[in-house]
Amino acid sequence: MDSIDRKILNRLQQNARVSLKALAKECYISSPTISARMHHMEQSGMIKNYYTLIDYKKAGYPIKAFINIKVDPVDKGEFYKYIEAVPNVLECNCVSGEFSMLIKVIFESTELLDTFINSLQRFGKTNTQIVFSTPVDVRGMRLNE
Amino acid sequence: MDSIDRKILNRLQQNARVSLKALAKECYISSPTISARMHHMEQSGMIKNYYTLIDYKKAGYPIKAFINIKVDPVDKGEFYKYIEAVPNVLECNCVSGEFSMLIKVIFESTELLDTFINSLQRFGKTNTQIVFSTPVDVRGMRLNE
DNA sequence: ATCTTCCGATCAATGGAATCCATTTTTAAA
DNA sequence: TTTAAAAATGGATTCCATTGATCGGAAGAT
Repeated sequence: MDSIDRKILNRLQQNARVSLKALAKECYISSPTISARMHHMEQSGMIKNYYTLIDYKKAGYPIKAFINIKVDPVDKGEFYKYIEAVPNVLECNCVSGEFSMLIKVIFESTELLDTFINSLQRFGKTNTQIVFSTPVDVRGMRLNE
Repeated sequence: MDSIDRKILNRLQQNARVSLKALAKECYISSPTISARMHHMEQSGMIKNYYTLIDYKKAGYPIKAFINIKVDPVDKGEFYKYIEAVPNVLECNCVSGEFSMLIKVIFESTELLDTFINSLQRFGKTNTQIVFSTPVDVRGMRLNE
């Protein structure tokens, strides 16, 4: 992880489909070197994924919410297995505080969200925050080069 | 938005750097058509961004947290302007419930997180949830083709 | 200090992929 | 059914990524 790697990562966070040639020009090194460095970072796990952010509202999923849920530590294994298999779950974190889990979900309607929340009750008490707007949408963080 | 567009979006959500040729083969249409469809979806805003998910822990930002904050509606404009300019903010949503905002952040240390939370106090009361682990990391949702 | 080895970079060439454009097909509307 | 508009195709061209050979520099051993 040197300055050039950070520069590559910054560019890729802005646009994952940028060409090797463009990266090469911006970093003042050859494109085979860019390719090799990217492979290294993929192998090492520094680069987790190249992912496309789509407009879920336009795609028919206008309801976004964060669900807090208090899961008994004993049930965590089962809970993880369940939550991982639900396609509507965009992210799930184990967090500190009164509720142990924070889940980000999208749904076609509030009714379907409600149904999902009901199905979660078997794991523990929930508290749901519906998203009204997103002033800062999913983005990366610029690393110091 | 037809079946082919959804197929393209599903593939791009899995891997944003997939080639036009590979997409063409999987969708049984020519690569110029794939290119045209992608441009349409970029123009229409259906595709928001191609973005690279990196391992922030490995990159020196091991502290991830969700900050709830109760912002007075009057101060929202100012708050949005501020929060948008903080690089450590990976996402910010306006939500229902006792706290009006939910902010996802990463930091180098708990001390720096603390400093940031202190700087937020001028906007309102906060409640922070530190992330212990992430059973489901940022991902897309498969659309029905 | 010198030699050796290894890692990483570059260059040039080749193979492959993306774009462009003319043509054809399909779709939707009159 | 006819026509206009939109979208898909195929082939040609241009552009890009990958490969393999070579060079240079840094680290370690003698």
